Amino acid sequence: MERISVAQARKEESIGKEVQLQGWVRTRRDSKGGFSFLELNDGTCQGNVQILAEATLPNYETDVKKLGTGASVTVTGLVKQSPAKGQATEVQAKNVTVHGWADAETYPIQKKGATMEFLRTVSHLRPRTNTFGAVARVRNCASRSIHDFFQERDFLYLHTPIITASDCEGAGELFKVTTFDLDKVPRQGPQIDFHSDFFSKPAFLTVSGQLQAEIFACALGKVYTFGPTFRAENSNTPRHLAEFWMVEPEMAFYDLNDNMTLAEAFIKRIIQDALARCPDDMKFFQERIDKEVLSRLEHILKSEFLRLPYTEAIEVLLQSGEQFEFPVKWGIDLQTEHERYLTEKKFQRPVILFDYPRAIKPFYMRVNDDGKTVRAMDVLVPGVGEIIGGSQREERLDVLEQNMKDKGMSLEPYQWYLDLRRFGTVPHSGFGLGLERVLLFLTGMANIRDVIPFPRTPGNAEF
RNA sequence: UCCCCGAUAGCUCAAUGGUAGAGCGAGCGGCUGUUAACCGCUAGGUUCUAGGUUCGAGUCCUAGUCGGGGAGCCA
Repeated sequence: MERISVAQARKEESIGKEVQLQGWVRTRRDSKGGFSFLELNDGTCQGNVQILAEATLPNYETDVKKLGTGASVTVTGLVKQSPAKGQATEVQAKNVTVHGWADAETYPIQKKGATMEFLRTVSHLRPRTNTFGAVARVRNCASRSIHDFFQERDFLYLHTPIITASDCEGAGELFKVTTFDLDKVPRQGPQIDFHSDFFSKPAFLTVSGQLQAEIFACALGKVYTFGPTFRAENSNTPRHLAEFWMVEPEMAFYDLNDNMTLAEAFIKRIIQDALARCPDDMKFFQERIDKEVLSRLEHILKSEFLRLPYTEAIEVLLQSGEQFEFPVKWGIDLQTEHERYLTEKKFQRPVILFDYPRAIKPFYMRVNDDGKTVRAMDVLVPGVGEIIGGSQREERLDVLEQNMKDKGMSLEPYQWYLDLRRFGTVPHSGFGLGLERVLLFLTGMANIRDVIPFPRTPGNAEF
């Protein structure tokens, strides 16, 4: 007796095999002809396998006829060609063993559709739905693509720390990490006495592994990080999480153009793999979540990403004839409405904006010869907006130090970072990509809270 | 954090300031190689919380909580 998955049982090559299947019942349909149909799902694929359970089963009346949505079972039987439409195969049950019942009066996941908002309140049960099963599989697929893409290009997978002591990396508000009893925080005068805290200094959850990735890129060439990232911003939008997963490649001897080429190939690879490896899930998203998702992804695959300098983007916006809520002027940070116009209306394909004004970008970005702009890039995609932010890093010690001083930073905590420029400095580049942002455009899901198993947002850390 | 909208049965939603309803789901019965099955019946409610106005509040007012849309911050 072979134990197989629902995914295998649905394939025609399984016909004729005696098998064992284990999973959860999605629905039961009874026939007065003396049998019932069970739809069994085990999470291995979008589809269910239809189980034919006849009244001759010894526990037909006592068990089978009481099975409902959510019950867990082991079924043994013969895989046959299905005589009816809707599936290639079905399993004629020889034995049905019930492991756990799911009381239909109280089990929240019933056959009828529920809203995403409701399912979010039952995050421990929502993976049992079609939608969240598909999201979980596509998320897994994207994670695998990320590793495959970089590993095939000889990048080194680098584990950067979750806890960090540098408090001004310039990427948003940080969560504090402490072992202090918050009712009795030690003080020296008005100041908190961090010497007695666990790390002897203020510590935080990381907002980026970039600076540490630079250390390894400047020794081993090409590296990438892929891990959780934390932002304590009070952001209440469908595109922000307090805890999310970020991919950050960092490459020695890459200039900004190399960086852009890599970013474009990277995004296209993730899309290709999702379409190739999760065709049923992608079809489900197309039919039930977002009618445009497949055509949008195929369009991105076919398109060459437009590379547009910030200064030219400003010109395009000024000459667009559009009425923007926020007036356009060289030097401003582009607003969502401006980005949407460029990528969705004007060019209708992904746009890589680069060479941003120096004043609106962080200290570590490489200053251009004009002295006014830096080698920053943002990748904008239609529908989702910014999914990648990156730059060529400033490798010249004197320019970097001046940058930091101009931004009012203290150089002392960054001596290790400056050492990378003091000793054997190299031009290098990198970017950050938010996994959940990618999943938004990959699946067509509308809210980022529904593409991560357990979302953490302001006021919510349930489960 | 700011602006706008919402919260009523397990779920999705109705209900001029005057007796809280429907569809779906669930239970029971019927029918059928069924497949978002179909037909009939039944049960199901502290109308988000706390105050207030009123003879009377699901409905009006105030505050709060949670959710949605938009904006900012960004990935």
